[in-house]
Amino acid sequence: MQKNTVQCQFVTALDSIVGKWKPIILYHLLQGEPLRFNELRRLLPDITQRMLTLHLRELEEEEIVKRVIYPQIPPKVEYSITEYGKSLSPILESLHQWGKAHMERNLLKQAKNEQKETD
Amino acid sequence: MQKNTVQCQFVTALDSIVGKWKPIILYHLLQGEPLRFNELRRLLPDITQRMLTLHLRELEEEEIVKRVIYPQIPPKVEYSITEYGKSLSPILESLHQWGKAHMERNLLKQAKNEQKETD
DNA sequence: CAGTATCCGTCCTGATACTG
DNA sequence: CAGTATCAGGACGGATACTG
Repeated sequence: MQKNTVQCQFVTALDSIVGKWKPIILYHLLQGEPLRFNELRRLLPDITQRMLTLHLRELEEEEIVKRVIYPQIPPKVEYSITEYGKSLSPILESLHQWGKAHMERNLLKQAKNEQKETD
Repeated sequence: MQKNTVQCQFVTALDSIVGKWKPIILYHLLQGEPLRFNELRRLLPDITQRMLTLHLRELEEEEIVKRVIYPQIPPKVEYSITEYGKSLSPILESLHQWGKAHMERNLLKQAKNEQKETD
């Protein structure tokens, strides 16, 4: 196998997952319930409307999330994870677990350093 | 658990993995053999010296990669994965697998589209 | 409610040149 | 061999204002 191919596989996968907000968007959608635009916004308090829109469009493009528009006034749009998107679940789960452990590790290290300083 | 905490866990994990080249660097180092700077460069034909250095430094900072300097002329530096870094292996492996499948999927879709155009 | 449009800053990356 | 220094370009994210 070529190195470039290997690289592409990673890049391809990462492109689908990264972006400052994608993992958390996916995390919430992977809970199972479809979510409306503003529900997602509430779940991600710091995201801007623009970023939420952009990331959702990208995820939709890749068929990882499904966008359903209910033609009514006021408008209602629901986002949900696709079957295909669910295949990302193990990765997100690994990331989540690893990130958790990594954070705790870092906190411990920090604590040690601060202790040293007071010694 | 707070949403921010969840987000941080993802961000923390992603920070360690992303960067255009980190996954492939880690992929090669996870093969087990320590690699010298220029060996890595050969394995990643398109990376610039600068980027390789920067990413290696970040990985070293996070104790994912170990850097060993042999004080000799000409200089020799070897990079290897740490025990801690090995804990990233499942994530990288999932990413790799998923990316592979995702690429094949995309290629299939493209093929279909091109067929449509010639119809 | 669920978006667009516009503008702007910064961070990341790359190219190139130089060095112990 | 294994880097560092410097500069430049572009993608990315964010703030704000507007809309069907």
